[in-house]
Amino acid sequence: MKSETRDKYRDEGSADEVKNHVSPAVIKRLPRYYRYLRELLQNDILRISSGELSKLMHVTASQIRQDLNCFGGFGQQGYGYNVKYLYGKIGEILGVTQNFNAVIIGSGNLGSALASSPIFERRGVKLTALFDNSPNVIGKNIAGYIVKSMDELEEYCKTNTVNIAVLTIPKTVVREMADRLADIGIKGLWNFASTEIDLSHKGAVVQNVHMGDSLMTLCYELTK
Amino acid sequence: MKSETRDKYRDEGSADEVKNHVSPAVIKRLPRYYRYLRELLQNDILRISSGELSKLMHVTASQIRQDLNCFGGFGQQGYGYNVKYLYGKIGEILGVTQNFNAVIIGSGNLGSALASSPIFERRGVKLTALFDNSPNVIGKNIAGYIVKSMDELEEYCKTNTVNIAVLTIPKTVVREMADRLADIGIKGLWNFASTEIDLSHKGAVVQNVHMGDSLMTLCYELTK
DNA sequence: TAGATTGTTAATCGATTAACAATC
DNA sequence: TAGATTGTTAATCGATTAACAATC
Repeated sequence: MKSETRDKYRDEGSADEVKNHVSPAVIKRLPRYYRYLRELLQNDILRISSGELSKLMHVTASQIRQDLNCFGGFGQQGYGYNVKYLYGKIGEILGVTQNFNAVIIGSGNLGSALASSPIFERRGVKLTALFDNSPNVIGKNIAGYIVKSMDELEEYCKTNTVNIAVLTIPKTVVREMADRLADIGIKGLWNFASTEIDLSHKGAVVQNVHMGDSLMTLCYELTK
Repeated sequence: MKSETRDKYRDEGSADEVKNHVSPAVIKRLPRYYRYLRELLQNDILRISSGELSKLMHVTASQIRQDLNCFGGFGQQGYGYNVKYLYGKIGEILGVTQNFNAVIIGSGNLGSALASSPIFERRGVKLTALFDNSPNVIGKNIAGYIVKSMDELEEYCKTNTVNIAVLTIPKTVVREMADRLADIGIKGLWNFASTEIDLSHKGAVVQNVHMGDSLMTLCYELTK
């Protein structure tokens, strides 16, 4: 019964209560909310209603309220949502406050681009090292990091906490490297090669980026 | 009635008949099929059943058959699917045979990475030019292309067909550039800046890549 | 208090899966 | 012909939207 449940929440300060299981569809949308909320903050907008946000993001207000409620009552009737608070909460849910450490495996153009960008910092991830196996690249300074040899990988990971490995290496070597990294004990892989990796049997999670799929979708839309 | 419909298809050689409207969920999966089929071809596997493919891709056989049937009968009862034929057909649907031309706007690390990769060629897209507005970069040779000045953009697009512009420029200037490109008449934008672009009012389609969202999803999964 | 807007239920819509007849 | 596997329907499941009572 509804009121029963609400009362239970209220009893203990509410707002932090989270549904046992949040659907993947909702999770997938959280980073987008996070982006829009940051933009609002940057424009000094401190308060927003689901209706206003829905116009901005081109989704229904109903969906926004439904989504945010999976994690407890972030809003306030008659007022809307506090942007700063909501931004912080979504960040928490997404792990921004976890202070994860990342290393880049493969310091070519793509690896360099990522190392030079604010993409990690903005999400609470700390980039700590770059690796490569080409003698032309090892020792080079990229975005303030001295590129290490892949031979140092195991030792580095033993003496430093590494939560995430970013794979910007050719697809021909990506599976082998993924296994090596999982064996070292790295639990998160961010893979930019077009070959899909699955390491669930080794207890690691992987995000495959697949830029090519995005290009093909664009071509499909152009064809129509 | 079912048999009526089939008979109509059969009358005219079948296989090319396409449902009036194919759901976005199906379209989104096509590039993934395309990748797996290419891999199969490279391993000289010329024939596959929905059951075998389902094991490979970790989806249900039912979904595969359902998806492929949106575009007509690609398979054969008792046999399965001809990999080469299917690969070609999906490529057609996705516009690989359209010979689209692309230019890269912003020749930094990310632009260079894309220019050096087989990502365009593999999908039937021809990269024809790179642009930048930094004097340090203009005139440089990147992956065989001499980087042009952004000042030449309008003239270049007048004398050359450009279907797709790849935006690898900072987010601060991406909206302005997107408008400029749409005004030139470019109909497809592939945007790597974390700012979303919408150009539907100017009749252009956009794919926003959002690598950061992928990183956040990874962090979320690591948190659990 | 009156107005606004959330939280939450119920209804709708769409997507996935199961099952099997058609057919190669 | 017998076996295999698709094409396709119907059933299930999940996600989105609409509506409104609760409440700030």
